[in-house]
Parts: sequence; structure tokens; C-alpha cells
Amino acid sequence: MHTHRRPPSPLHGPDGSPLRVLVIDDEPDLTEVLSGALAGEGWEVRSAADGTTALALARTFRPHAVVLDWMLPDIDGLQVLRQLRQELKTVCVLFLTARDAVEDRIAGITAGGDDYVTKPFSLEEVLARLRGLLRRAGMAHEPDGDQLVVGDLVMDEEAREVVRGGALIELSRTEFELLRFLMRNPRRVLSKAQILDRVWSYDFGGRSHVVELYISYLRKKIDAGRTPMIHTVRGVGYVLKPESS
Amino acid sequence: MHTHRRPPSPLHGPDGSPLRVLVIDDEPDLTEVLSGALAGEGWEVRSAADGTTALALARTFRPHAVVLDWMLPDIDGLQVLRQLRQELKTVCVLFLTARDAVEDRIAGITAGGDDYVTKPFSLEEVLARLRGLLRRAGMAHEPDGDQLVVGDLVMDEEAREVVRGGALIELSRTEFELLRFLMRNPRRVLSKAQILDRVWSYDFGGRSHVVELYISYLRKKIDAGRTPMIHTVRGVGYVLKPESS
DNA sequence: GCAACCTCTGAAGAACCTCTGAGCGACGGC
DNA sequence: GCCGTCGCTCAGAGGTTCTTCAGAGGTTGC
Repeated sequence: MHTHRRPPSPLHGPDGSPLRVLVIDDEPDLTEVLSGALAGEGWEVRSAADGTTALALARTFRPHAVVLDWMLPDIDGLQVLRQLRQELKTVCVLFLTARDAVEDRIAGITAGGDDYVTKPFSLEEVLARLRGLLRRAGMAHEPDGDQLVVGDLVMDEEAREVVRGGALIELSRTEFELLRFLMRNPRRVLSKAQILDRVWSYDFGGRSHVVELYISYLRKKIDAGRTPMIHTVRGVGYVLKPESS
Repeated sequence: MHTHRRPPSPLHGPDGSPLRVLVIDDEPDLTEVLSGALAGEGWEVRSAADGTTALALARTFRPHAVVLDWMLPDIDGLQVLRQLRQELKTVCVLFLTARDAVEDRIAGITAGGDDYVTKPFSLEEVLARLRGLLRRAGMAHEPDGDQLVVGDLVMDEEAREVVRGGALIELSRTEFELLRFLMRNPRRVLSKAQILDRVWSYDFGGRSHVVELYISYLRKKIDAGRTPMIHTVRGVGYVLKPESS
């Protein structure tokens, strides 16, 4: 299911070992999906459903990154964070929180280099944030920094800027995430289901043609009056590729 | 080019070794956040929760700078300072004190080149003070001195002066710190949470739209009638960037 | 103690984004 | 070629997010 990306090339940390991530969440479905996606990106994944198990596991697994649900059955998220920090000196933590739990004071989290994502989130968002954390922590993920390039189309993820042939292109949030997903998988046909799974939040009941709609928005902004880069593969999905092929 | 990319790059002292800072504070949350932020700026960080531990640690760790809470469970801050001074000849000390605590006594101390910040403080404030101390002590932090430049916008941190296109701009304290944070991260989208975590004090329960408000103040002063440099990225945050993109 | 200034709150309105439904067009099989 | 299916796009409702105003309360400096 999650086989996009050159499948089994594991990511590597600065020490040469493959990058390890620990997913801590008590909703089995969510854990499943997250783990799958992360594994598909080349991470070595483990998961735990509560804080105690997680901490025990972390001791031997020694993850480079942790995806941590703020609400756990046993221990509170901040506690887990502190413990983790104490035992592993360099670890990046990405929190998952309910939208209105932000008020519960996650203050200071982002200042310490960590980050958080509010539910419901899209996989793209989680993966992107994680990449950002890693990059900032110096465990280079992609060597070429935060520039995504396909043909004359360039995306700067940090600045959230997209440029084609020198012209700056304004994108909405969803448009941006869709394009990012396409650009991360150039020359590869992505099905609408795949796109929906990655770009839209996991609880989206999408019955309608959202993907087509947003593809059409993107085309208007990106392909407008130029040689098109977004191609439809009838009955299968869409591909993004530079003209030359 | 000019951009200060988030350093995985450690800071370096005059002797070439990475800059070391020791955080001495007995509130775990605060220590956590401070350490995280400092590490994120490229410091090598250690922390201690009381004076005795701190002094022992300092002996082997030999920090270039120390962030020291005035109120410690065991020894009094002044004592610690004296001891530190005796064992490390060149060390910069930044005190953390309660607002109404013994300002006069501390005033004497700062004469020695050290500095202090009163609680509750913002991370920006602590980090900036620390940079100032280092610079004054000759352990150059940023080679280009204390000028922040983004496009035609210039900030002199020491003088607390901001100029755009030749015109001097008056800013309140919060406005200044917000702008400084933006200017330290040009062309990079900062989320409201990040801004809140850095610019507002750590104990701020901020429920309302303070960030938006202050962004609007800044815009009125900085972008007024010019090509805007502060841009909203809907659903994500704000970016500061010079026009030429 | 007063004036000047600053910070934050609440609320209202504006701007913007997302998704739905529907109609039309394009493609491919027969 | 004709028809059915699949894909494209329009227009708009509804929701979310941003902006700004006006003012209360606090702080600072005189």
C-alpha cells in the first residue's frame, strides 16, 4: 500500500545507521497507518501504545525521532518527553495533539526544537514535519536541503515558495501539499486513492472529486500557458514529470 | 548565501571548540525549554538543578557561558557566581531573577560584564542577552556584528534601532522582539506557536490573537506604504522576506 | 499621583479556502 | 461513429482563519 518512493532504500543518520523512529499512540489504526507510511519512507519503525512501554522500548531501540501522542492512557506527554530527553540526548519529538488541546499549554515545545501537529492531520504533514525536524537537528535527510526540483519547477519547503520558470506561484495550503507530494514522486503515477491517503487527513470521508478539483487548480496555476507537467493517466491517476520525457 | 540556516553547525569559541553553556535552574520545565532552545542555536548544553551539582559539573565541562537562576535550592546565586569566577577565569554569566528581587545587588554584579534577565522572560530575550555577553567578551558569535539586515530593513540590536529605507522606526519592546525573531529567520515560515514560544514569556497562557495583533502593529510601522515584507501564510504562519524572492 | 504608554481581550467583519453538486467534454471500446 | 465512463471545471454555500478596532487594565517615568 505504501510503496511509493524508491522502496527499500533506508534512510541513514549521521552515524551511518538507518534512521529509527518510535511511534507512540494508543489508537491502533492510526499507529498502523503512520508506521506504514514511515516505513515506506525508509525509516526503521517501532511503536508502542502507552508511555511506559514506550520508554522501555526507547531504551533499547534508541530512536532518532519520536512521534508522540499528547494523550496517552498512562503517562502524560510532557513526562514522556522529559524522560526521553534525559535518556537519549539527541532525539526529535513530534507531538500529535487534538486541535483544542493546544490551549493545554504545549508552550515551549517548538522552542526546544520539537514540533507538533494537530489532529486531524494528513500524512504528508507529519512526514514533512519530521523531515524538517531531522534537517534542523542536523541528521541530514536529503542532502540537497529543502529544495525540491522537477524540471523548471522549484519548491522551497521552508519558505513555502513555489517558482516555475522564474515566476512565483501562490498556492493554498492544500494545493501546496498536493504539489509537494507530486514533486516528491516525480515521473511516477500516483492513484487518486494514494493521493487522498497522503494529502487529505486520515478521517476525511471524501466522497467527491476533491483530487480532480485540486489537480485542476494546480494545473491552472502551474501549467498555465506552459508545457504541462501534470499529466492524467486515465483510469490510473496522475504523474508529474518534466517535459523532456 | 547570507541566510543563517538553522545550525546543525555548532557555534565556535575563539579556541575553535564549540561554545559550551551551563544551565543552572531547578525548574525542570524551564531547564528543558532553555536547554532545547540553546542547543537549537548551536550551543553545547549541560544543565544542573542545584548549585553543588552545577559547580562540580562546571569543573569538567568548563562552560563559556552560564545561565544561572538566582534562587537555587541549596546555595545562593552569588556564591555560585563567586565560585565559578574563581575556577573559570573567562565565563559569561546570565542571571535569571524574579522581577522584584534584589535589583540593586544584581546591578553591582552586572558591572562585572555579566547580565541578568527578570522572570518571566521570553526566550528571545535570553538568547539575545547571551549573544550580547559573548560578543562583548570577544568570543565572537556572529562575525558580522550586531546588525541584522533583510532587504532594506536594518536592525541594530545593541542600539535597539530599526531603520527601513533610511527612515527610523520606533518599536515597543514586544514589537522589537517579534521583529528580531522574524529577522533572524528570514524567508522561513514561522508558525504562530513558534512565535509565541520564542517571543512571549514561557508562562504566557495566551489564549487570544496576540501574535496576529502584533503582526498587524508591525505591518503598520514597517510595511506602511512600501512593498510589504511581512507575509501571511494562511493556516501556517508568517514569513519575513525581501521582495525580490 | 498623573500622564503616557504598552499589552492584552473580545468582537465584528473581511478575506480566503474547501468541498459539494452538476453539467459538460473527452476518451476508448465496440 | 455511438455510448458509457471517467475526468474536468464552474459556481456557490459554508466554514475557517486573519485583521483590526476600541477599550480595560497595567506599568513606567516624572
